Amino acid sequence: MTTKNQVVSEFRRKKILDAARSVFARKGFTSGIVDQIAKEAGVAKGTVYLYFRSKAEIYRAVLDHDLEALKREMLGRIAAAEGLKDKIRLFILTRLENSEARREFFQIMDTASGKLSLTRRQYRDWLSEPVLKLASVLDEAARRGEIRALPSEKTAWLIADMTRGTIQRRLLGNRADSPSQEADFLLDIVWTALKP
Amino acid sequence: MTTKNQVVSEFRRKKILDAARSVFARKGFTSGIVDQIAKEAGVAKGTVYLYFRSKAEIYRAVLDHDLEALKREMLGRIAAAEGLKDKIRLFILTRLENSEARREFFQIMDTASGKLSLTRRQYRDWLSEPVLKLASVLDEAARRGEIRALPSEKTAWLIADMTRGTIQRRLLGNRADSPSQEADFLLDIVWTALKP
Amino acid sequence: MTTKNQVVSEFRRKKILDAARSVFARKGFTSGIVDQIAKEAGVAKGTVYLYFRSKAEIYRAVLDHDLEALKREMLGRIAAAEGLKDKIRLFILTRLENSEARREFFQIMDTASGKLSLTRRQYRDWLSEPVLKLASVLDEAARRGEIRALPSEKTAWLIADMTRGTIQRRLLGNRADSPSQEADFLLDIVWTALKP
Amino acid sequence: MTTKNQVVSEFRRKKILDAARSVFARKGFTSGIVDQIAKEAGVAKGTVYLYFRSKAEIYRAVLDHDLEALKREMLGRIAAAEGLKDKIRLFILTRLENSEARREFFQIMDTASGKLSLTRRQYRDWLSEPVLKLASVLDEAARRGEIRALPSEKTAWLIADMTRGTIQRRLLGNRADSPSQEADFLLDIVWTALKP
DNA sequence: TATGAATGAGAATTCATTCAT
DNA sequence: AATGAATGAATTCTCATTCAT
Repeated sequence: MTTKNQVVSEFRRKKILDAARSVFARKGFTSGIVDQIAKEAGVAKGTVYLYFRSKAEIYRAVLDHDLEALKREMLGRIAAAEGLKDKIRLFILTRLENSEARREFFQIMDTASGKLSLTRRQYRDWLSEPVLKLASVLDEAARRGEIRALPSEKTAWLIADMTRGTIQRRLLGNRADSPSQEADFLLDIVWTALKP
Repeated sequence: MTTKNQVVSEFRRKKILDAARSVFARKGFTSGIVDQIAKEAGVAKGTVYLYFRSKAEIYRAVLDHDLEALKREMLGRIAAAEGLKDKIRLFILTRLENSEARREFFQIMDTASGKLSLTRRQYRDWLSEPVLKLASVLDEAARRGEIRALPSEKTAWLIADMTRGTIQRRLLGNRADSPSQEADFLLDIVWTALKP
Repeated sequence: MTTKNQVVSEFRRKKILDAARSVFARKGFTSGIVDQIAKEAGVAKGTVYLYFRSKAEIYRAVLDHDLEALKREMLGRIAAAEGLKDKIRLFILTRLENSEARREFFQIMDTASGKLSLTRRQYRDWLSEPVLKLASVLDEAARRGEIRALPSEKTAWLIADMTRGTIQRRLLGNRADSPSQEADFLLDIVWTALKP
Repeated sequence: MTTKNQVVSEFRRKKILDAARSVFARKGFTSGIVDQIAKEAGVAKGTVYLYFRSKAEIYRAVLDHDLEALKREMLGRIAAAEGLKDKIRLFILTRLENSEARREFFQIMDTASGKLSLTRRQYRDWLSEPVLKLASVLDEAARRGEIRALPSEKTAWLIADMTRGTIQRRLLGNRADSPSQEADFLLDIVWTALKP
């Protein structure tokens, strides 16, 4: 019973989050939105407040959930990859592919609100785990002489920056190449820059 | 007389814009802002509407003005610089320095609302002129064999991306190095990646 | 349940309309009125906007409702009356009595704003059905030789004009006679004018 | 000198009143109008306040001026006319003709504001002098046995009511007949009603 | 006297959140 | 738990009036 209720509850929570992601992607964190989220989730407005304390909490929950998923995936794929070059490639490619599959979420990232100025920082914070992981990979490689010595954290962030810029250009319509081609191009640049 | 009035008028307009930039940077585009702008500009609310038709128009005016100024400066410094390497360096450095001096403006760019979602695109549009200029410089250099052949526009955007990321990290507090040092680091990466 | 809610809803709507009628009558369409309506209806300002989309819509709803009611009553009583003389008398008397019972509504008619200048025309439009009905009654009577031949529509409007003028004078305080006496006086004038 | 100034002053005052009449006729006493009046009068907004203490005062001045003129004309023509029938005819005709020539003014009367609820009453007050004059004419005629005995004031008001209604219908577009024809029709009705 | 820029008290409307059912 | 009607603080914008020049 409790279990069944929990299932229903979890199901409804997910429905609200999905609706919220879609609405936030379209409208940003602006006003007149809770109504919309409720409608798209197929529940009453009051119900939304049974699952989340406030609009801001919904917003955070969307980001948390999606960033968490993205992070997990990136870390997993980097760990699985063999060799530095491939790890970098997957760091880049995972986000690029993700941005295709979850365009809505990336659009949210791109219209981050001022009221919740956590966001940009939050984003960095969440991203920082994979980036730091990448940095440590770079460090090791440098120690092995596989690449030249560079401030690894800075370098890792720059790779993240280029990836993000590329994603944004793609969201704005610039989608001539496939994610994989884009990743290869980025990798070429990065790899050349890192070579000893 | 007319001249004097014009001076006063221009002065007040600037005051409002300055206040607006500051307030937008702090609060984003949402919430009770017009009141605040008026107060910080030291004029009555009605006066604001004497100079701008709406809140959105103020916002646009701030962006237009600042982006225009930045663009002009970048183009000027790139043109003045001698040699490819220096041109790239100034492309990067101009933005970095600007982001220090006009931190508020860059914070606006970073808190752009969804309602005026022109912003992100607008931003790209404005930036695209300097970026394309940089791309053409790269093209020429490649033709001269000074650097290797690469899709110049993409490459130029990547340089812009890294610059932006660096700026954002600095805005979030990461300011261990000076703008000039940051620029040198970026230039090192870029230059290594471009060498024939 | 639904039924009960509907009842409550209808009740509240009526309360708002009643308050609105009263406020409009006192203040016209201009100035801080929504606040007032909400207060007098005993609901919050937001609630008013739950039932009506805008101030203008409230205004229209009041007029529509009251004009419709008045029209229905006039047509009913005219139809029920036996003989031309009595029909005319009731055409006049219904409005006179109504203007006593619903003084507020008639005051609205009298303070109609320029912004909603539909009003005067609207008023005519609504009134025109009973007037035209009266005109057709006059036509028949003329055909039967009961009264002399006259442009019936014009004549009917004149009867309406005198009634309106009388009502207005009464609203301004001239209430020496009873509605019934006023109607009799008007009827005397009209009837004398119509006799063959 | 003083004289010249007075002339200029009077001239400007008239210009403002003319502009005001035109604007009020179009928009009623609603808001956003002082600017308009100033512009149409060809003076600065501040100047308007040199000649009139407030918007309401302008409004009253327009009405006063025009009603005064109308009254004078009516009284003059009634006095000049020979015989009761002609006096009544001119009472009616003067207003009808006036409403053609000064349509703007009559349109103002028709969009009377609620804020200045003086208006309707004011209108009655001003009109009352000619109406009372007409009433006294009716009284004399009744004493002479020329018409039957009736409450003369009431009767005179009814004549005014019918005239007003006719004017309004004409303002709303119903202008099949000439003012003179309309007056004749009204006179026919009235005269028949009054005959001994 | 004339100007028109400046003022600021309102006005209508929206929407996140609460709460009775 | 779920609903959705009710709330009212907050927000943008208007415009009659004032005042320095």
